[in-house]
Order: sequence, then C-alpha cells, then structure tokens
Amino acid sequence: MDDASPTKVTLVDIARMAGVGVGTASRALSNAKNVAPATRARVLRVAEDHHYVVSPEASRLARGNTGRVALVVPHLSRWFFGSVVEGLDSVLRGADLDVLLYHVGGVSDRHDFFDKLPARRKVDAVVVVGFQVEEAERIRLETLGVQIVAAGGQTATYPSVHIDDHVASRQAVDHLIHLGHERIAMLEAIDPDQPHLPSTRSPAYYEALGQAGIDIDPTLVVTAPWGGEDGAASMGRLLGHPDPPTAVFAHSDEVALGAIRTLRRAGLEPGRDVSVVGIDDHPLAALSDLTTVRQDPAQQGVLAGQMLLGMLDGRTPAEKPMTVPTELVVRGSTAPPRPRRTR
Amino acid sequence: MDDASPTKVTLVDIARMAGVGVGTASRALSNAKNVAPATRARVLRVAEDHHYVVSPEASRLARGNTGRVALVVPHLSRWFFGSVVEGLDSVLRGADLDVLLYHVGGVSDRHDFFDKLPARRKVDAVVVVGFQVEEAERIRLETLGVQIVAAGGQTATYPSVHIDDHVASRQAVDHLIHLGHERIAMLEAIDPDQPHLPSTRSPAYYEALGQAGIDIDPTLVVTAPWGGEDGAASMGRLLGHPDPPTAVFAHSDEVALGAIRTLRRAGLEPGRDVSVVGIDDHPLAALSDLTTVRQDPAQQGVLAGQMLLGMLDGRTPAEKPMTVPTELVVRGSTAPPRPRRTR
DNA sequence: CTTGGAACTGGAAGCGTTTCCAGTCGCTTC
DNA sequence: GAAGCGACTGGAAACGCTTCCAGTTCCAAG
Repeated sequence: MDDASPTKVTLVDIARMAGVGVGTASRALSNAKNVAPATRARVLRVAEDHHYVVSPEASRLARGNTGRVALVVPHLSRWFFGSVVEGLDSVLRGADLDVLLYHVGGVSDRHDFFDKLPARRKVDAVVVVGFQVEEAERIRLETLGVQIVAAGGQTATYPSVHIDDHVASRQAVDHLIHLGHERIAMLEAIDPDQPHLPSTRSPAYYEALGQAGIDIDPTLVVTAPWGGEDGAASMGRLLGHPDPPTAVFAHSDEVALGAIRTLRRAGLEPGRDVSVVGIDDHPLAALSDLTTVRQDPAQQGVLAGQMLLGMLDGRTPAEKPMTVPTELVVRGSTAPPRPRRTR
Repeated sequence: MDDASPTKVTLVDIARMAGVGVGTASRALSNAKNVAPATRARVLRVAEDHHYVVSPEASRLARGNTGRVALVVPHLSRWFFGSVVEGLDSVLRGADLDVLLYHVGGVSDRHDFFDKLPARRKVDAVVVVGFQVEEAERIRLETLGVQIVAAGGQTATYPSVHIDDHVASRQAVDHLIHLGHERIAMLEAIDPDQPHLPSTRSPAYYEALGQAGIDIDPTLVVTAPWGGEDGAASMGRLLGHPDPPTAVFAHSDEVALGAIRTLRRAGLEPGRDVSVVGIDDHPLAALSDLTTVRQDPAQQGVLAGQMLLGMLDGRTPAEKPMTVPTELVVRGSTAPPRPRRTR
C-alpha cells in the first residue's frame, strides 16, 4: 500500500515525517523566507512522496483571503463572450486565482447574482462581461469591498476594457461612404435585456453621414435585437422600401449575416447588389466574405484580467476605462454602388 | 455607524446578539433540525440586520467538503463548447456548487491541468467538455477520489453525455442519398489536438453508401482539422476533382460553411449546384440556409450536470454513458442532384 | 406524582493552515 | 572573548465554522 488510499495527510504529518516543526513545514511549502535550503528541500521531498497538498480551505481561512474571482457572463455560447472569458481565464488562473463562472441568462438572473453573491462573501472581485452594471449594484459591491471590472462592455464608470464603439462604427460607415454609397441603411442592434440603453454604435452613423453631406433618411434605420434572425427580418423590411439602400451598416456581424441571407433569398448578391458591413469579425464572418470591423475580444479579456490583478495585488488604484483598437477588414460583401437603373 | 464598515462579524457575534449559543446559531443558519422556530427566526433576523454571511472557508474546513467542481473546456469561444458550459453551469450552480472554469487551449494545457489540479485538492469533481480524457489521467483522478463526467464528447469509459455520432452522421448521409445523390463527398474533420483519434463520424458514411449500393470513392474523402477555413480548403480540393461530387457531407457546420464559401466563390450555388449538409445546427447555420443535423449542446450540459449531481449527492452509482437525440434539419443547401450535363 | 423521552440548547473540541513570538545557533565585529 | 546580529526553527494562537456531547425543559404516559 504505497499511497493507495487518499487518506488525510496533514501538514502536521508532513512536518513530523520531515523532522521539522509545523511552522517550518508551512514556510517551506509556501515558499516563504527564513527556511534553510536543505530543510526546504527535505520538506518538499516528503510532501511530494506523499502526494501532499495544502488544504485550500484551511489555508484561506488562516490567511484570510478568498482567492476567488467571479466572472459574470450573459451569453456564454456566443463567440464574443466566450472569447472574452478565454482571455480573462488565462490571465486570472495564471495568478493562481479560482475563476468562478456565473452564467446569467436574462436580466432577472443578473439581479439575482448581485443579490446573492455578497450574501455568500465568496469572491474578492467580480468581472462582468459584456453588459452594464447598474449603479446601485456597483455601489453595493463597493461597500462590500468587492472589486469590479468590466470587460467587453460599453464605457462605464468603473474600471473596464472595451473597444471604442464610436470609432468602430465610423470605420464601418466611412468605408461605405468612401465606396461612394449615399443611401446607407443602419441595422441598429439593441440588447433585449437592456433595451433602455441607447446604442453606442448609432451616433457615429449620423455623424458620418452628416459630415459627408448625406441627408439622413430615418426610414433607413431599423432597430431590432442583436440576433441573426432579427437582422434577417430587419433587412426584409428594408427591401420593401420604395427607394431601398445600396449599402447596409449592421451593428454586428450576426445581424449582418442575417441581412445577407435575406438578400440572397431575394436574389440579390451581397457586395454586388447591396453592400453590407458588420462589426466584430466573427470567425464565421470570413466564411461569408463579410466586410467588417475587427475587434479582439480575447485581448479585451486579457487586459481586463491584468487590470484586475493590478487592483487586487499591487494596490494599484482602480484604473480608468481602457480602449482597445479596432480595424476595418474589407472582404467581398462591400463594393462601390452599382449605377442606378432608374433615376 | 449603522453598518458602514464591512467589519468582521462572526457567528459568535451573531449568537451573542441573538442571545443564543454559537451551536444554536450555526444550526439556525444552516437550516438544520432541532432549533425552535422562534429561535431560528431571531437568529436569522439578527444575521440579516448585520448582513452577516457564513465564511465559506471556515464552513468548508469544518464540514470537510469542498463544494467545488471544475469545468475543463478547450475552445470556450466556440458555440458548441460555450453552450455545453451554459447548461452545466445552470444545473451545478443550482446545487450551490462553485463552478471553477479551466480553459485549456492546446493539448499541453490539458495535461497541465491534470497534473496540477490534484496538486491542489481543489475540487470534488471534474467535468470535461468535448474531449477525451486519457485513461491514465482518468485513473489518476479516480484514485484521488475526484469524480469525472464528460459532456459533449465522444463515447467514453466514464460517465458521459453526448450525441450518437453514428446516428447523426447517418441522418446526414442518408438525407443526401434519399435525395438521389450518388457522388457524395465527405469532409472529414479531426481534432488537431487529438489527431490520433479516429473520427466517430466517418464510419456511418461508408456504411450508408455501402447499404445504398453506392461505390466508395476514396478520392471523395478529404480530411482536415475542423475549422471553417479548413473546410473551405478541403472543398477547394474537391472542386479540382475530375468527376466532382454532387453532394458533400461535412462533419460539422463550420466545415460546411467553409465549403459553401468555396462553392460560391467558384460560382456554384449551394443546394442548386452542389448539396451540402453539416452537423450541429450552429446558430449561424440557419443564416446560411445550411441543411444540418441538429444537436442540443446546452441540453447535454444540463444532463451531464444532473448526472454529476447524482454521483456527488445521492451516492448514485456512477452512471453509464448517455446519449441525446439528434434531428435532421432540412434547409436550402440540399436538393436533388441536377441532371448531369455529360455522361 | 414520577418517569421517560423528545425537543431544544450551550459550549467545547476539532477542521488544517498561517503567522507571530520567543528562542537557538553560528558568526562577525569590536 | 563577549556582545550582537541575522538566519533559522518550534510551537502556540488564531482563523470562523460545524458538530458532538452533555445537559435542560417540557410534556405525555404510567
């Protein structure tokens, strides 16, 4: 019976077997100072031999910290959110933190989280992915001493990492304008869970058109939730327009892909007949030859993670919101407008 | 100073303030028996007033369990994996377990996880999402008393939930055969991280063709990693075939979408010129009118979670692998073959 | 009026660490 | 050669809870 049964082996046992005191054993294992190299080696050896590992519960109880971070994520199955989490996870686990996942579906789940989490005192910090935290909730966490960071959302009053929605939108719309389009529609996407929030991607549309001297036609703006099917439906409405657009700015790739399906079903070829641009550079966007504005969600996760570590570790003062760059990726779904048949 | 500072309030304090012993206070808070209703109410009241919550570290140390489950996920940003995790999360958190996320990128990360996890004694169970655990690793966990469950992978020797790849593949291939196709290609997808594993989706192809009396043409089978770009490249190779296929069975929707892009670029219309079928029913598959075999990864996550709870809670003996159904979803990318121009 | 037992209660003994404190020990420094 | 200092060590005291054990109390049964 080498080590067949996973019987309890405690620090005390290890200390005894290594012929040292528990204090020394603890120091040796936790890589602390004031342990003779030989002693440390001996302790580590014994621990190794017995597959000993410190009890995280006991360690944390004694040490007084939790070492846990909560990730609050609304739509994990979506590329954007999953990518942000990937980035966060890599950084946070590297710092030896436990990464607790909280998938919150709808808005009620979300409130639930903020209600219950503190009622368990379970984490040192909370990272919200891709949505806004209400001020009341933020304050609640703050008074509880829980740090908060946002990744991939919109600009916020607390530390956060995100793209500049205005710049990204300008990149998309300006691209259409530079191609020569004048009748440019917008498929405005809203978060069905936070419908009251104005889209941060819309103002750039009006600004760009205004600066280009193009008249705004409100009937070319269609608002819907930000899913692919919604995009398809919105595009359908635009096709019924008496003077349909020659180009479409979609708030996201998913919406854009939905629009493309509608175009194809109507016998129109994206790029040739109607230009479509999205935002995200979803991996599948390339498979549809969709022109888009690329953002890197994993990077946003990484940066948010690092920001959080700074706040937890080095007593760095909570940093300000931070922006990561976006980049226009031109593919086949955009082209100069076709000469109009009728005028 | 109502409760301005989040100062330490311990069970002892609560007990004193409620005028009871710590034992009673503990029982009252943990919903245990043998507490007079009035007493319990009083304790809860006091706790509530002071925003008191039990320290999970201390509680677990005393109680002796960890209440933690690790989710090991390779590609979080992909729809399939994210969905499985969503399902798992909802079930596991419902049981008041901490869900620890472990994103493992490549195969080395994977080994790393199995090396280090036990070296921290941090979890009661491990759920692996969408990949195979090597036998040695499984045994390692077993001897450590860590339960293991697989969700969304292939069939395994340990408890798991997944679709029947053979059935799903038959649904796809049979569909093509029923439409009248005879030159049916297969875009075989392999996991680049586990390239040695034979695809469980391929045998059905040979079986179905064999049963339909169609000769197998090995040159119609192309193997590549399971990404969209890989699918596009593979399709490109097929287009160079002297006697190209009239239909394509892709192992996944992503591969299928890649194939579709290649077809379109070659001036071929999916469905009309070449039929394409995938597996998954990725949300964006509908946006490309892709015929596919639907699976429900979130459900797989839910079932795997429930299975795990049974193993942890009720001492249910470890259950056997479990299969969830799949369903053919016919869309525009498949149709009967066009009459051949030349024969 | 006993007596037995069920329902409740208080307190002490852990749970397995970390960390502080008081020493040893072996050298350097006057 | 004594004093002083730094490196190292052992052990006890937390850390905040759960749970066991030994009572109380109160009431129904005898």
